[in-house]
Parts: sequence; C-alpha cells; structure tokens
Amino acid sequence: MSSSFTKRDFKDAAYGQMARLGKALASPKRLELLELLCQAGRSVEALAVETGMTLANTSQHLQVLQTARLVETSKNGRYVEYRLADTLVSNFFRSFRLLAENRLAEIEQIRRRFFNEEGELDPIDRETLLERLQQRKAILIDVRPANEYAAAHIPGALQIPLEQLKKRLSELPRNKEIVAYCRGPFCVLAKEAVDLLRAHGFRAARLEDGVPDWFAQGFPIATGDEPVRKHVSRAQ
Amino acid sequence: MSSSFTKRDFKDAAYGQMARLGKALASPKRLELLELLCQAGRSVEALAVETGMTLANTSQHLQVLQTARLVETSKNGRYVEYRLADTLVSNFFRSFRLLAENRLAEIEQIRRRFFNEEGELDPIDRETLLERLQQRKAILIDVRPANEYAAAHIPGALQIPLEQLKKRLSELPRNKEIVAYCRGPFCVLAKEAVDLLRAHGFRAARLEDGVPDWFAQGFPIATGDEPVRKHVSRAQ
DNA sequence: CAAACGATCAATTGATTCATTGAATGTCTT
DNA sequence: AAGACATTCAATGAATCAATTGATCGTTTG
Repeated sequence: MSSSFTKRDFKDAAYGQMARLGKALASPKRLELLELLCQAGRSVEALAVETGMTLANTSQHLQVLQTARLVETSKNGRYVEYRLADTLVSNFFRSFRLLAENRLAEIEQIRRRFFNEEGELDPIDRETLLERLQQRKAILIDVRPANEYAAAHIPGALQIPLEQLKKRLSELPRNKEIVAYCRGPFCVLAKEAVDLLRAHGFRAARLEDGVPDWFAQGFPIATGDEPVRKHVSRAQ
Repeated sequence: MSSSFTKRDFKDAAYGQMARLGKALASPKRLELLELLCQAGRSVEALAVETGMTLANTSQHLQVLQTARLVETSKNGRYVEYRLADTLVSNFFRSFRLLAENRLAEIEQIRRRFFNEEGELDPIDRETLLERLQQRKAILIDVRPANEYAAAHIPGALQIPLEQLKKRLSELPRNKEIVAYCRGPFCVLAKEAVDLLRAHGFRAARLEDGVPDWFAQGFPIATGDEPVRKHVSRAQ
C-alpha cells in the first residue's frame, strides 16, 4: 500500500506524459515554429528571423519542442538544423489547427479582419482550382522561399518565391488566373502575392491550403528543385 | 504603421488562439477529464470523484476546458452536466493520445510497469477478437459504469460494470474466453476485470480499445440501455 | 421558508513559465 | 592560433498557473 504503483499513480504518470505534449503546444511562438517546421527543416537563426524572436528565445522554444519529442536536430557545421521528428507530427499539427479553426470562432474573425481588410476576396477551393488548372484557365504558383519548395510542393506549381515575384511578373500569363499558395491559412505570403499581382493587373486568387493540407487530402506532392523555365508556365 | 493590423499582429493573434487549445491540453488532470468526457457527459461531482480532485479544483479545470470551447455545459436541476462540445473533440483527443503514445516512449514503459506487474498478458487485438466472437469462442463485456455503456458501447457487448462483476460471475460461460474492455489504454477497469475473472478460473483477456477507438476504426457503435438478461450471454 | 446540496467564486500560496540579458561553448575560416 | 559566428547555457524578474480554503450563489426538497 505504500510504495506500490497504484491506479492513481498510473493515471497520473500516463496523463502527465501526455501533458508534456500539451505544454509544448501551449505557446503561440512554439506553434508558429512548428508550422514552419512542417514546411521544411531549418536553422535556429532562420526560425528566429521568421518568427521575429531573439536567437536565444528561439533556441529555448525549440528545446521545449525537442523535449516533447516533436522535433529533432542534426548538426551541420556550425548550424543546427531543426526538423519534425516524424511526419505524424505534421498530420497531428494539421488536425490541431483544424480543431482550433472549428472550435474557436475568434480565428475566423481574425482571419477576416486581416484578409478582407484590403478587399481580398475569399480564397479559391481545391476543386475549383483543379478544374481550372485542367482547363488551362489558371496556373498555380508557390510563393514560399526556395528551400520549402524544394522540400515539398504541389506538383505542377511554378516556383516563384514572393521576394522574386515583382521581378518575374513577365513570366506570368495575363490571360490566365494566377493562383498563389504558401504555407497554409495562417501564412501571409500568398495574400501578399495576390495583392501584388492584382496591383499589376493580373487576375489572381489565393489557395488557402498549404502542402500538408494538400497532402492530407490525398493529393500527391513533389520534391526537389524543379528547374523553372519559361515554357513551364505554358505547360501548366 | 501605428495602429494597423500587421502580418505580425495577425500571426500572433492566430497562433495565440491556437495556443488557447494547447493550454487547455497542458494539464494532466484536464486530459483525464477530457478522456472521461469522451466516454459520456457527467456532473462535476462525478468527475471530481473519478479524478480524485476536490470539487472546486475540478470545477476550475472544467472551466478552463470550457473557455477553450472543448466542452460545454447544461444545467439539470442543481447538477451541471459537462460534455464534449463536439465529436470532433473526441476524434482529436484520440489522435492526440496516439501521437503521445507514438512519440513518448515513456508511456509504453509506464504502461508495461502497470499492466505487466501482476502477470497481465498483452491485450487482445481487434481482429483476433472479431474472429473469436464470430466463432463463438469468446464473449465481450463492457465493464464501465452503466451510464457510459448507455452513451455508447460496442454492439453485442454484454454490460457488466466492474463493481457488479463479482456478483454476476455466474452469468458468464466457463467454456469461452471473456474479453473485457473499458475506456481505453489508460483505463484500468478492464485490467481489474481480467484479474478478477482469472482469479475465479475464467479465461480472460483485455481489449485495449475504448469506444472512441473502436468507432474511429470504422466499426459501428450502439447506444441505449440494452437490457441484459441471462440469455444474452448465450446469444453472444 | 429553511435546510441541504451542487457548483462556482475569490483570495492565497507555491510552483512553473516567459522573455531578456550576457556569458560560454563549439565549429569553421584564415 | 585567432577571430567570426551559430547556438546554447545560466541567471534574472515578471507573469501565469495549480491547488487549497472558505464564502457565496442557485436550486431543490422537506
């Protein structure tokens, strides 16, 4: 009765372990880090820049995620690359986000506030996109940084990181709708791309899916640096 | 530039909302409460007794879950019944548990420590169970409290709450294997049932699935108070 | 109406977590 | 070997969280 492993001990221990994961998910910044790592692994500094945190703070948050076994590291020279510990984590993170979107109406409000502020229309849905792509009425561009495209992208998507978009507008057809996607519904790259494209007279729309969403819906994904040439935009 | 809703504001707000859910999942006791509510709604007092917490503490944890919109309440007389806000929450909780089991090896150790301590063998798996049930070599009993059985149970399962098991041993056949299930892998009711049955000379095994697991695998579930009579055990 | 009871609230304690700072570690370059 | 650089560590104070206690609210029942 004294030192035995009781029912209560067992439950406390089991749920205590589960709570380790919960604690890792209890900070906005850690969630932002996780979402970035769902796109591609990267260095602490890159993550710090993306999230607007100091290096030390980023490092500590990453260590919390690592302690919860959600991410793992490898050392490349003097860089430490953090990446997801398992693709299971990416799937889980997606269902976590979906639960949040479903249960917390505030998220929809926040999104509306940001995306509709400047006249951004509703995003295009998967089915409409596929249809228009097949009819060659639209082309799809991936506006994330190059390394994320290399890690995984939607097959057939043209790679134009947002930072290059302005210079490469001539590569895009004016007689088609340009659909931009980025990391997912909380990422602003596609919105900025659409704003830029519209400002230059293109018809443009945003796809809310990120690569993990696309993949989770059963669609294929591609990897590697698909070399981008002029004719690729025609091949779309 | 001063009072506008920037990219950073948007991300902080969006991930901040997601973190509300994470925070709700960051406490062992709240996870235990959630798991109980995945079985059936119930009063604050019932939850306090099950989790071994004081009433006030239980109430506060439940309010945290409610603030995160994971559970909701209704008032019945002087009782307040808490229940899951959506079946989505149950599905999510299951994938959360699966992620924890998959990523945290400590959980498997804890489980082994508790279940193997007294010579408990490995649990029986779904497929084997279905096979034996069909061959009439086994019967399945649900050893959870009656209200949880009423809320949802595996079709064909005989309802024998653990507390009644000892008195109702005569209802069980000695020429078949008795398979007991309860709330899931972190629940100890089935283990205790199996221990009791074996102590009385029955062949008994534990099914690790709970009703939510069973349902998530695509199997049907039944509800209501299936009246249990002697002949039901033959009909199994 | 008064007593009993379920649940919540308010206030307190101690423990944990957060972001920041500056120092320390380890690795690459020259 | 020296310097530059990416990352981590350690220490600090502010903020948040967890559990307890006793009071309070609302409903039911005698």
